[in-house]
Order: sequence, then structure tokens, then C-alpha cells
Amino acid sequence: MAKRPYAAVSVRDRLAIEHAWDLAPEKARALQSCLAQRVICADPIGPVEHIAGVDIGFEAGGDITRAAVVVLKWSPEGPPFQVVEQVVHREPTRMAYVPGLLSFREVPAALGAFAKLQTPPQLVMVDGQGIAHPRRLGVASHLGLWLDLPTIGVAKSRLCGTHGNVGEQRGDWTPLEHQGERIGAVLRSRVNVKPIYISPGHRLSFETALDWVMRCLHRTKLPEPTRLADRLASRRGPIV
DNA sequence: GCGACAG
DNA sequence: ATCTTGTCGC
Repeated sequence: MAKRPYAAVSVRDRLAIEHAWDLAPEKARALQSCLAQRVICADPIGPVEHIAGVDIGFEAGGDITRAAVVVLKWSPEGPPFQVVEQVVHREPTRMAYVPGLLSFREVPAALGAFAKLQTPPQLVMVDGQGIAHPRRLGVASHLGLWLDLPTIGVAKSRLCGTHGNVGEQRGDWTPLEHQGERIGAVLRSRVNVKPIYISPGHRLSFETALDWVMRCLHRTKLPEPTRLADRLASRRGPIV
């Protein structure tokens, strides 16, 4: 049988999906609740050879959405990792930012970038929340569902939920909860720096999500995958 | 009704 | 997210 080029979502699925992007806020929220039921928050995730980092930036005063994906080769020795591929995909911005509906603004462009990727990753880290979302469908979860890959949400600030104080040592963390449910962890990724919010996006557990983020931490606040994707999305690097 | 609110 | 200069620190 013919080998399908690497594109996590088939063309036909893309069409069906794209129809579901431009929705009125109420419809979008209803769809999130529906999709959240399909999110799997458990292991195993299988052997990891390549890890992708995803982030979105904007150009032309916000009219153009710029999706960046960086693929790193995982090494047991830890970071810094080798960059094996980087892709940037641009397309017209779909809609304005609405708290809680970020995925409808960013996932379409992210899928466009993944469609151009040659190296299939086994794990994806996304800049934003996973299930640490009012309806349990942050951008990392939404993207994970369509890519059908394990994803982790790595956010720089809180969207919802409450938590106690986080220890001061690198690696200290405390649970993030919302409406009586555990939705993620608040992690001190670096001393003297605001903690980051980690949550499973899809197809892995809380523990595994936290493990991989800690394994990818180098000397900065953000784990390597999202740190590099961040730079690429705002065109400050890698590109070399 | 009054805040809070990923990127 | 983006618009923006210098500045404090490793």
C-alpha cells in the first residue's frame, strides 16, 4: 500500500475540521465540551525519538498568523537537544483572541505547519494549556486530538484553577485544581522565576507530562521544545 | 453585577 | 500575542 506522506490529518479530515473552525463563540464552546470527552489523559506514550515544540506568532499587526514547529532529537543525556527540523507556516488570521477559545485561533495554522513536517514526532509540547481549561480543552488538547499524538500544555500563565504556593527550588511543583478536579501542575522550572503551568494535552498522564517537561528543561524557564518554537514563531531564531 | 481571562 | 529602550544580572 502507498505510504502516506507525513501529515497527521488526512486531506478529507482537514476539510471536515476546517468547517468547524469558524464558529460563533457559543458553538465553539459547545464543540469544546464535546471534544473534551475524546481526550485521553493516560499513558503509555511509547518510545520517544523526536519531540516537537509548537508556538504561534503574528505578523502584519495581527493579520497574519505564523505557526512554528521545531523538532528535536531526544537524547537520554538530556538537553541541549539537536534541532533536526523546523517549519514555519503562515496564513490569514481567522479570528480575534477570546479567552478560552484560543485553539480556534491557533490550531488551524499549527496543523498547516505539521502538514509540511517531514519528521514525525512521538511527543509534542505546545505553548498554552492542555486540559487546564474551563472545559478541559486547551490548545494542546485540541491539537493533540487532531494530530492523534501525545501532547503537553506548557503555559507561561494561568487560565483557570487554583493552587497553593510553589516551592522555591527548581523542580518544585504543586497541583493545579479546578472545580474539584486535578487539571495540571504549577512548576518552578527555574529559581527566582515565575512558575509555569503544565497539563496533559492528550494521550499521556499528569506524571508523564511533568516528567518530560523536566527532562527537557535546560537553563531557561521554558523546556527546549517550546522555547525554540517560541523563538522561531517570533522570528528570533533558530534558522541555522 | 463585578472581576478574571492561555496567546 | 504585539507595540517598544534601556537596564540589571549571570
